[in-house]
Amino acid sequence: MPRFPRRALARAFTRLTFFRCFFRVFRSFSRPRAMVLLQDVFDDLLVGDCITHASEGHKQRLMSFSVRSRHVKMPTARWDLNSMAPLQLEKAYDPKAVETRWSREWLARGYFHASPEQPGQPYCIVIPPPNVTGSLHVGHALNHSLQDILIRWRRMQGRNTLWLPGTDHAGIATQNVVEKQLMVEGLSRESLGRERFVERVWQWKATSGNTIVNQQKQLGESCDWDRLRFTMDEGLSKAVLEVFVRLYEDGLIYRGERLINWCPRCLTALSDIEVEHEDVKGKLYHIRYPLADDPNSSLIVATTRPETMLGDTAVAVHPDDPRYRHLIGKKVRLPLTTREIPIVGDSILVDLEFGTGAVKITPAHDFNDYEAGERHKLPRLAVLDHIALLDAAGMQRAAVESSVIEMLRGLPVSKARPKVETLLREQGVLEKTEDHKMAVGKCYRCKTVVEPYLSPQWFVDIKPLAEPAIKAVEDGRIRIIPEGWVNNYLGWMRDIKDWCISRQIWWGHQIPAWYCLICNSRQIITTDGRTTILQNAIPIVSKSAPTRCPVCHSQELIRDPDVLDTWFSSALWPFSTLGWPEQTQELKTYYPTSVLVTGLDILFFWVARMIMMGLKFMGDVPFKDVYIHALVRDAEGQKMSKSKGNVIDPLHVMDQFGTDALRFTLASMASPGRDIKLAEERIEGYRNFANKIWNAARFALMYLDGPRTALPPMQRTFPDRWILSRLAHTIRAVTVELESYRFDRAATVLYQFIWHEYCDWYLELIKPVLQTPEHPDGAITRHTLVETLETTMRLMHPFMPFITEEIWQTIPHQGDSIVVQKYPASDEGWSAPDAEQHFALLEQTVGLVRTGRALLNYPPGQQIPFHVGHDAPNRQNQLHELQRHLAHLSRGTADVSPPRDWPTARLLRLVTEGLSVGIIVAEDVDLKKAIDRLAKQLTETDKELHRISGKLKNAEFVSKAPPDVIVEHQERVQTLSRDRALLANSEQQLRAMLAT
RNA sequence: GGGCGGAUAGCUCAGUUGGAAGAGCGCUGCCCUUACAAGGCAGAGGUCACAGGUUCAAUCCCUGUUCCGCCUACCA
Repeated sequence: MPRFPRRALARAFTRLTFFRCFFRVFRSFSRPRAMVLLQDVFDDLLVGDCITHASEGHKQRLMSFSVRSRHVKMPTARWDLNSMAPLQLEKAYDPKAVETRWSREWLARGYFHASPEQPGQPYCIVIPPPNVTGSLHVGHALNHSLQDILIRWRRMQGRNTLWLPGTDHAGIATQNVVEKQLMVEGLSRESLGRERFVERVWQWKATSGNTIVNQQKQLGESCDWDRLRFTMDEGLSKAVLEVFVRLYEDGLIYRGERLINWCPRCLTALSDIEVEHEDVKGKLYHIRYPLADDPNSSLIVATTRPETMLGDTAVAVHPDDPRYRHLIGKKVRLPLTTREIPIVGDSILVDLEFGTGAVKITPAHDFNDYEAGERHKLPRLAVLDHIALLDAAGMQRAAVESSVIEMLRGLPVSKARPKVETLLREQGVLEKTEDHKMAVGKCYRCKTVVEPYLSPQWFVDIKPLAEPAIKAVEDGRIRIIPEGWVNNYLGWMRDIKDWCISRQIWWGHQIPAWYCLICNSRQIITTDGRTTILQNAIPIVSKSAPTRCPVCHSQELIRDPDVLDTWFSSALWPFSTLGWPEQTQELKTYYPTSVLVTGLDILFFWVARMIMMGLKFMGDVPFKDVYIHALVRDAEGQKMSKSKGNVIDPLHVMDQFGTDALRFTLASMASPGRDIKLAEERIEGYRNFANKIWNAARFALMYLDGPRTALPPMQRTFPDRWILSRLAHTIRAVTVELESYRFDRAATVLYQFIWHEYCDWYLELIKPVLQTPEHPDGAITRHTLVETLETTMRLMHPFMPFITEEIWQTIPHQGDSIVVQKYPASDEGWSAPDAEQHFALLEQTVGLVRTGRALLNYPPGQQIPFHVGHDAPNRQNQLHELQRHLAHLSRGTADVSPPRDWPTARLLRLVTEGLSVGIIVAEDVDLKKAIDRLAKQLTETDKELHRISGKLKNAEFVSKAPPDVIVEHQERVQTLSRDRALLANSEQQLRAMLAT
């Protein structure tokens, strides 16, 4: 390409771009500033091609500007025409600066600090404590946003509000994290020793523990941070001791050897609900057990875990099974061992229909077998050790053949199973294998396969605690919202099993039990450095360490090494955080708390246990409402997980779109009983909403100069009366929805009001008044503008705290901060049904004119003359009253007159529900669109007429339907028929025009 | 195996004491309109999963079916 044309082209393009750019900037600046810039610009242009002054980056920006500004979303920037660099954003809301400033300011002013002395009915929420070393994920963001909405709302309503924050110590999870760190350093918790290890965890807590708290503050959470609690704080630990000792003294805590869920990686017991079940493909092995007294006969058992057969201590058949009934009491020879085991009859364990009808019993490795073993007084032989490896000593005790022991010792289950399969096949006792679907339990923390493991543990006898907790929900002292979960809760509670509360880890509340080494010499065994305290050891349970044994007075005591399940301390959260066991003022004021907001996943882990403990130790429910919200999933409905890489980081989102946008998104999607599929586009949409609010406020500020006069609503202008009426309606709706925890509906109502009533219509309606200096209605309108905007900001504040504070501060207001203002209450004096009726007509008319304008391809800016008229005389009068607004909003000149008086030539008539609009058709207009539209409406009208008149012709309908429904149908037929006639007429005229 | 929930516009979801189907996003057309292009205006788009039943009338109530989630459970 020759050199010259290329440069000339570039120059021309640059100038074009430049002027566009300039035009925008000019508009956004004040006049004097713009004039200076104007001068600079022309200077630049005179000197030469402006692009020669720009860097490469600026050039690109300039080039893209002209293209993108039309089609592509981009931030609206102000441009400094001297440097060609973008200036600060101002036309658009910039959340970052605002959020940082206000979250700091609110804390500094102590607005969130609660005190029992404060007036007002108490309203208290305790936060579900997140893991102290964790970080904020989007589930927290949802959970906390909803709580903050409730708290800010109630605070503004004048309640004595306490939102109590805190974290829990997350025993297993936190210990795992620190152990991993140690591993990197080549250390282990054993090499460090208990004391130094625990110290290490505290250090880790000190460095990482503030992360989540700071993130919460960033979300704008209005917690009373002065009352931040941690489950291992001194006070809370005291509560744990108190509860443990009292439950023990009441006989509700016991120690015993049971089969428990054991994580062979975490090396600790887990409670039933800490085990996640997962379906896996497995095999069902059919194994032949020969009868001891008749080796030619045999019994075939089916199992999914053949390696555990080494620990079998019986075979069960159904006592009613004719196939095997006669064998009960006889013995079988257990393959691969030298043992013989009995055949027992058990109707609970055995299902006649399943497998072979004969079941092997391995009491040390299966929960059902354990119970069957109890029933038949069978020995328990464990063949797996604590890390789930085949245990040589155990196998010896189980009389496994020594060659087999040698082959299997020290192998994990996964490797031992095929070996056992081979051995059984070699011996000819493996009858067959078949594919089988089964569920395996996995550790909820590390996903390792959990083994049923026989060991001495501490348990809570849960039934006596569960009963009152069931009753509290049944009789409504606790409401669960949505109600659908009530049955879930009750079902689980009625079938609850004793709670294993001991964990074989070091991080947590160590169990306050000691053992006398003298009295328990036979019960305390140390092998390979592992001390085992057998189930018959007698504990001394005490809040403080005993100095000597109360029986033998020995001073040789050791403390139980186990710690308590983290949920044991979390269960006390609603009262331990308020000072219990001390009878503090806080406890008296704020207990029971008002509501607990949580996800379904911890209904049993936590909520149920809080209810039980609250009732037991406080004699009252811990909260009146339990609001259960949805789980947050990704846009495809997948559960978010780090491994899938589909995690939405709330902090990233907040950074990108603003905290208010995220909060509003989550609130608007919190529909009951449905999971939230979160997509970034939604958040972006609400970012736009925030910007809309911002600009509405900018608009108001532009026109607030001048006097403002307060008048009673009745004496204000039509737009004012209408918006006040709508605002009153919105206030009522938001309040009602919040009272029933319908955050989604409250959010929708607010969105609808602010965008589609306040911005789309009200601000447009009052523009002529505001933009006319010395307008007679100016002072009243300005007053209403401020009044409604200020009220709306308060109404909105719990949902979008930052932007509402920022705006509220800039508009006329009274008070220091919106945080502590009164929440709007619905004012009946604001309701104006007549104004709303007028508005409906206005909206319908303007809509019709705009449709006509679009049909005739008149550009939005072009002023057009049009006629409006209505069948009903009172409506016709209303149109007269609205004439000014009609003209303004339709951008034209409005002639209000009966349609029969309108010109018949060159007029597009649109009709709906008795309302007619006529628009002058210019000479060169393409009428096709308009005709199509009329034809379509005619078809639809005919269809509807046919349908309704059909109903009216139906004798049964007329005789049985309520009279008002019939009248309504008749009226509709009349209106539609009239519309139809006018439409047909209009279409004809247009077609005639087309023909000429 | 048991229980619960869901199926409504291209997508995400509201809604209905049973009596003319709604929003947001996306899409199409016009428009840089003195708050906002992160915008305005106007549109297109739905057999309310399927099959029966109750009713003058069903997207809504009842029954069954299919599909999808979740919870729960010891079928070895």
